Amino acid sequence: MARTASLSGFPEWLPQERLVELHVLDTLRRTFELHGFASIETRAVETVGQLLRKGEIDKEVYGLSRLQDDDDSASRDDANALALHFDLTVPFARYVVENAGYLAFPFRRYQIQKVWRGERPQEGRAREFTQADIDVVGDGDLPFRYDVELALVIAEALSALPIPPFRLRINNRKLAEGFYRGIGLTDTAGVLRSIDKLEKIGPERVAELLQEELGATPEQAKAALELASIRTEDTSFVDQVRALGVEDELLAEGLAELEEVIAAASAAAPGKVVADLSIARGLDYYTGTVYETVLVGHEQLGSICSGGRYDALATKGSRKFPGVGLSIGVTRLVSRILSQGLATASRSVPTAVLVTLADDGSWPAAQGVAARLRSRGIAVEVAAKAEKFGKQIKYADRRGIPFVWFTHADGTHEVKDIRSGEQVVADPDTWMPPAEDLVPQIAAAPSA
RNA sequence: GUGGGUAUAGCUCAGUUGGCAGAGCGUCUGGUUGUGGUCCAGAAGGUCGCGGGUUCGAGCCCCGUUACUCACCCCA
Repeated sequence: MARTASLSGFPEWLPQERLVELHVLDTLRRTFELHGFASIETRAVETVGQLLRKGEIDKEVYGLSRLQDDDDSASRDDANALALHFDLTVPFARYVVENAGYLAFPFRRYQIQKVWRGERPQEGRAREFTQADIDVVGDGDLPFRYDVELALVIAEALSALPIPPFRLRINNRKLAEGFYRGIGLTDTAGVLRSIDKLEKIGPERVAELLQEELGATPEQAKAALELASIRTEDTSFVDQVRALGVEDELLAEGLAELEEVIAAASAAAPGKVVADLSIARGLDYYTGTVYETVLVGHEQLGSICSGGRYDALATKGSRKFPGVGLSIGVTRLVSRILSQGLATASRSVPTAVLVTLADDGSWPAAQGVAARLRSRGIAVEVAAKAEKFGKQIKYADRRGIPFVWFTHADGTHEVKDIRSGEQVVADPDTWMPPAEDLVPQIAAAPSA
């Protein structure tokens, strides 16, 4: 017996909810295109070898197999086995290498697609979800300025959405790695993983973790925490880091990079960007700038947009394609918008006008009226049966259709706004609904 | 993958010591002989997640199982 109930981690929206999601997708697409990003779509599957190339064996990747295959257990070891992509950055890197001869560099693209992760679902965490990525990839080198530009594009895109204020937190891998190396902590990934828990479990527990799991001395733990506690909206973090007295070449390089990003970004998007030296980022292909974004007041939800600089993800022989990009968690955002009622659609259907039937014989004439309205861009449906007008109006009311159209025996027309009850004479060739009723509107709730 | 909680109508949930399966909302019909929402009356809707056990008798107790959910892990 096939399962009919919803599957955990594979969200499906109702029409009214889908309209909110579509609004988010449309807004992102428009913003990305305004900044000259081209759209591409990559296939849903990659080879296992491609996906796990960076050694992320423990990633929860969904494999793909035919039910009829008899050798079903081959996938784990077979690098040519197929699997659903885990994010959009790795497939994009593969796409760039494969099509390098046809692309003009620096290549800027956006990509809005589903991705799959076999994790245990929770609020804001799905197994199938939509990401909206923008990336710029260069041939050989990529000017550092793009690290700034992408942060600004993302800030603009997020600002256009019906969501609470956000904070784009920026850090730099070189800075962190150099610092930890400078104080004698070599397991950078391990340190970052512990530091990443700072907000959740507090500095004392993190200090314990650093000492217990990574063998750090109390002094090293203290220094690591001091770095992680630095958080400024301007470039004053530079002096704070220097005051910690750690000398390292990589640290100096990362510090200079982050200073440049923050200086430019805080000038262009004041209050939305912050240097936050506790930001870690899990994915290990990032090599420089890293970004993470939280909704103010919804920090529990986790990051809703993150990314970074990756200098070595895509290579073709001796040719390198360094990139920088960010990914918006569309599904995570939409699920929060819906569960908190942050925005709602004004109706559940596109229909603006329902043309009623006075009798069943008038259906063809009603279709004619509908066609005249549609020719001017008005979404119209025609009643299927000549039920009592009360029922036909109720049909519109249940769906939020704002207008009901009547054609009288003498050939004249009237249109009724069912919210006000106001009914006026109308001409199918000239009448227009108010602009706000033409298509469903997404209204943001007043921020609490 | 690890640990906790939950599972009864479309939805939210009651269900007493183990004794006839319930409410509100929603849906449908009528009151209303062609203009909805309020109101009134009525109706439909159930394998009590699934399998087993105890018992004269199980929604309730016991065992197992699955799903959902929360936290961990990880991350958008």
